[in-house]
Amino acid sequence: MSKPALVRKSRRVLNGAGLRATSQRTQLLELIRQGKGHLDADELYRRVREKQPRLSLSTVYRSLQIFKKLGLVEELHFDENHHHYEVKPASEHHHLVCLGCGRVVEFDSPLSRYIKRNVAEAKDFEIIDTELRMSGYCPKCHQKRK
Amino acid sequence: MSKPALVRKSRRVLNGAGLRATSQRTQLLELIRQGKGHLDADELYRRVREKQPRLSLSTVYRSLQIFKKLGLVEELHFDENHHHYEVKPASEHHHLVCLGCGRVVEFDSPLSRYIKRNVAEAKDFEIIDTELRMSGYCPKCHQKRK
DNA sequence: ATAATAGTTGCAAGTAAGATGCATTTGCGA
DNA sequence: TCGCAAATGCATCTTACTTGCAACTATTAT
Repeated sequence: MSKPALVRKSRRVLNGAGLRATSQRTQLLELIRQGKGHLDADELYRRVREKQPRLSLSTVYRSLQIFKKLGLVEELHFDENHHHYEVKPASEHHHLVCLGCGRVVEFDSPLSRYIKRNVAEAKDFEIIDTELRMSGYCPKCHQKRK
Repeated sequence: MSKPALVRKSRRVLNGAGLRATSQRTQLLELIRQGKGHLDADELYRRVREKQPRLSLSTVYRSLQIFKKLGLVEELHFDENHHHYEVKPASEHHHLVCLGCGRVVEFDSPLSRYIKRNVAEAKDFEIIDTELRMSGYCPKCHQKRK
């Protein structure tokens, strides 16, 4: 999605929910979209502040909660004690994290959709969200460990 | 695994790593094993304290780190900002969490092993750990939401 | 069995991520 | 362009977890 299209879309979604499309929210959303690296709250804070120095961290946290609730972004739980965010991807995908260098690789597997269907049926759950994370060592870090 | 076997095993693993099998560690491990409910640090603290009132929270956290590092327990990241723990299961399994009542159901799917193999091969990673979590609404909470 | 020693504990204090109350500001519908 | 509810920034608080250190204790060597 192009930048203005994304902005229009977020405005529409926010207004539709009785919320305002403020410059803070728009910039945050825009940054999460571009930010290939699965950003965390603090990173977002520092980056948006370059353009908007009065931004507060509370606004970042509050906005992320809202985005999450509206389904605009996804909250990722890597093996750390804070969260990372990405825009809700059109196609479901998962994450492979290197325990050595922290690099995150995205991957997709059609099998995950089968699992979802099977589990939903077997347990009679309405499944809203799936998070599949694998961790290990990338080729480079794998070498170093020897 | 029976209780004394578990105790023996943990003693062996701990001593093998040059660590001590203290009463605190033994009790914590025992509790994690029995605790069907995927306990968090605070819950463990409160429960072990019933038998050992001088136990401190730091010991709980320190022990959990150690257990995790030694591969005795698994750290689970549900959609919350603290962690849950379970003894490392012989058979790999995953978690289905109800967003309504918080109930956690375990499930297994042989497909997850295929995914692991595929991803390891495709990305040339050495995969150490897999965490698959789905969330949604259990039959009961599904009803209530209508 | 006992002592030496090195790992471990409890306590107190510290840190980091995130939440909240409130006065001020601002987007947006009328 | 006006009015007001929603949102922001700031300060403060809470929660989850970590760390330094003196006292304690499980292990090992004797």
